[in-house]
Amino acid sequence: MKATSNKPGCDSLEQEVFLNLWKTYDRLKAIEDEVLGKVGLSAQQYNALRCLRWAAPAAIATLDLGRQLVSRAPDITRMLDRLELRGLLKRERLPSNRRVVEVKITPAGETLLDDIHAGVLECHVRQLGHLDQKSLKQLAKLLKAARLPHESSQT
Amino acid sequence: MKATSNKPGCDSLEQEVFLNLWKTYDRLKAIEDEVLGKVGLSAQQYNALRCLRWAAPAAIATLDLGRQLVSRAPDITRMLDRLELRGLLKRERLPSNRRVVEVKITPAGETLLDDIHAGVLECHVRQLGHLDQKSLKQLAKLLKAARLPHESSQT
DNA sequence: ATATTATAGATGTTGCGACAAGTGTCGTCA
DNA sequence: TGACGACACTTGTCGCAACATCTATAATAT
Repeated sequence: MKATSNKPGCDSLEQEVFLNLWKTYDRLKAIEDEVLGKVGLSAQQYNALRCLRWAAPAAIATLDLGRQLVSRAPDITRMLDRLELRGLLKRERLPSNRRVVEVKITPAGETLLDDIHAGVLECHVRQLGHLDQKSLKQLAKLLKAARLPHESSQT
Repeated sequence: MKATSNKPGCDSLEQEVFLNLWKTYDRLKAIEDEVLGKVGLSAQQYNALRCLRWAAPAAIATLDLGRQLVSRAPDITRMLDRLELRGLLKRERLPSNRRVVEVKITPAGETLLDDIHAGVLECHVRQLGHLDQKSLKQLAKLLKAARLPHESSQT
């Protein structure tokens, strides 16, 4: 219950940092959404396709993929449904263990990623290109430190 | 197109920072959602109620409130509908300009904020309390710098 | 004075995300 | 070998958010 000069409307330094985190994420996300929106992908969907591409030519079990995503995905089944419907990935039940469904990116999915790759890179520069390398590295470091106690498997 | 030792799966330092921002926001948001979920509020709704409370006893026009929120709110009408339905705020059309609807928090809304105030503060400490003051301040500074070019009115 | 444009917000529709409950499959142990 | 629990999704349902469109009101131009 310290009352040390916080920003107006903020009750603590921690709260101020969280609100800044939220706001900055929101603004930067809007820029990425604009780019991905052109091809009808959400950030989460793009993220999933990227995970699949890294893994290719191997396939990934559905729940493993969910664990690799940046954001938690309790409804990953339906997200994969939509991507499969568009032919960007394919799913197959493992014969050896029919409970598991393995997911793999298709050539069409890879093509889509190729198509927007340059745009996404350019978008990240628009988002954060105004910060120098040192600031970027420090920001990444602090962000990792901030979430460190809150994840089971540290990145 | 620099190829300077980026994290595996990242194409640029800027991308790595953005993914860290996303992931950290996601983890920390989950903690806040848990607290606010107990009283059936979303972070955005809580944020709106707080804005209204700062402004009280004055009322705020709907769109002005939208501009004050941390996250953009294109569908603010319906968010206010839900809060009004719960009796947490009230709306009134200005007689002087019948286009404008002014929003004000109700005593019930203030009571609800009071009820969860301690829990929210404690939640922010759980989120970020493991960082020292210096790190917190630097993180806030870097986050502000990151979004600076992306907002019309700087905070 | 009337027509035009801008403003403020309400509404229709759509689709995604979250939680809960259900289904099929596998391992295990009596 | 047959019952039970664990696992890996899948499906039902609901609420919220985003986009476009529509209505009412006000300001401005003609």
